[in-house]
Amino acid sequence: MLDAKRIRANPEAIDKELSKRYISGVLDQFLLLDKERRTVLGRVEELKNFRNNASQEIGKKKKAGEDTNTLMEEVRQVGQEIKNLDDRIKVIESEIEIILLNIPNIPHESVPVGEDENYNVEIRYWGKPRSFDFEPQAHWDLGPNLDILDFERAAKLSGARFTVNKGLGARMERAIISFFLDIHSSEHGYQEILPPFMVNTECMLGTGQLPKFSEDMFKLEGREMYLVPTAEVPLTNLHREEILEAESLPLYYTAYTPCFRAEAGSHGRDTRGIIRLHQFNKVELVKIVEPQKSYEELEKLTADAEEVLQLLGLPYRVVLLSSGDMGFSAAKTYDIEVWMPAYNDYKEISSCSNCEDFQARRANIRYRPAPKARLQYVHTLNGSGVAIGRTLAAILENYQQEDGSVIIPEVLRPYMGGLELIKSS
RNA sequence: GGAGAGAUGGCCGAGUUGGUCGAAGGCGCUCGACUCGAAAUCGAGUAGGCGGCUAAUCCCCGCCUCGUGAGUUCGAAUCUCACUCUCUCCGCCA
Repeated sequence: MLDAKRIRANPEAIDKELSKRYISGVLDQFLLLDKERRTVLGRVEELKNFRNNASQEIGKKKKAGEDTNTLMEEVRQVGQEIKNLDDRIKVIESEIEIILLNIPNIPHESVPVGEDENYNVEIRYWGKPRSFDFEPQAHWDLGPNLDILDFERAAKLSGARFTVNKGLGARMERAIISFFLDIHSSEHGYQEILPPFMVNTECMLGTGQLPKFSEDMFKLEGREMYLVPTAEVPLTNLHREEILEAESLPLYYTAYTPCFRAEAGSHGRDTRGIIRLHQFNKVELVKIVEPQKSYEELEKLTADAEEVLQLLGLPYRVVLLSSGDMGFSAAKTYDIEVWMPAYNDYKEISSCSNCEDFQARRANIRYRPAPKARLQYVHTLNGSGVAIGRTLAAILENYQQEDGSVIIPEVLRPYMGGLELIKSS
């Protein structure tokens, strides 16, 4: 959410910033309502001031045994007018809130301006895609052939866009989760959290999934609860409506959760394999930091996510997203894309964003910079560290051998009982 | 699911015959005194939001907020209703 005062003070500048996200004219209605709100507010506050003084006067007069009927009648009438004006203000404020909740974050100055992914900027590459001296298989062939992924039975259970991991497929998924959590908690200083997988509406508003993107999520029947689309939601909302001590910052959290997404509007995309599912596993990283440090922290967070891919020996590249390709809440986003032989291309496996105070404002997460100083909104960051299913797919494809077996990356072997190879039985 | 208790400032905790209560007291924190320094002690200060004024996120003025939302009243932390959450006991369950 943007700061209403900032919009009021400089609407042209904000409008220009929003044009980088190809949005225009959303401020006009806000400015109109904002002006009316302040006018009505001024009047009603005057009346309330009168009422407060008069009520006190009545108290005194009654104590002194004087007649108060005239004054009471007068205040009663003022009370009716106050009520009318208060009702109007309430309506205006809810309209203003709807407008503000639907405006995306403003891109950071370092973000390339452009309408889609074609304007993204490649930042760096790590590792070399392997050259195969045989025709590599896609993971959606490798998995079933090795009997570690079962799409047909998953369809029987739940329909399209689900998978069943079996045997070493299940074991490796669990191994990757443990490995990532261990690295981030032991090496990178994140506190491990196991949050609820269902959250309320306030959380979804706080991180920006609602009100705009309700069709992307799974909502529980008859309840104001949602299945988490990412652990970013529970982790960032841990401190919703809180005032944090400056000394407690920065806060680093990591969590494994399944992620549930309706994938509305992505029919026909990535229909094969485990790239795009309604339910997938992910280890997430979230940081809550002081504003002046957030961009430094974004670089570190991205590096933390990159490191797990380096340890797995998976080639990747880092891409800076353009203004039009960024998510709703982000001010700046790096995507990490892992090399996938079946696509002969890099495929997103992590998205690391600085949301600045956009989410903090919605979720009301503040801190006191110094004793006696005014409260300020914190900055929040999040990034996948990284997506588990896509990591499994990348391992299968990058570590496959000509006979269809798959070498287990060395760092995962301790998590898999020392096993070195997955081969069909 | 049944019965009962409760929700107040960063924290703990008074206040429920409605009226100078945004709110005693304590802790914590900040500043000062004492001290070589520290502890202890003493003194002062210390909620948030909105609006006006303003160069200002300094002052100053006003309005709102005692779980949330309605209501009664000239006036509500205090009374009424609904809801949410927490705790205790019973039942059920992993």
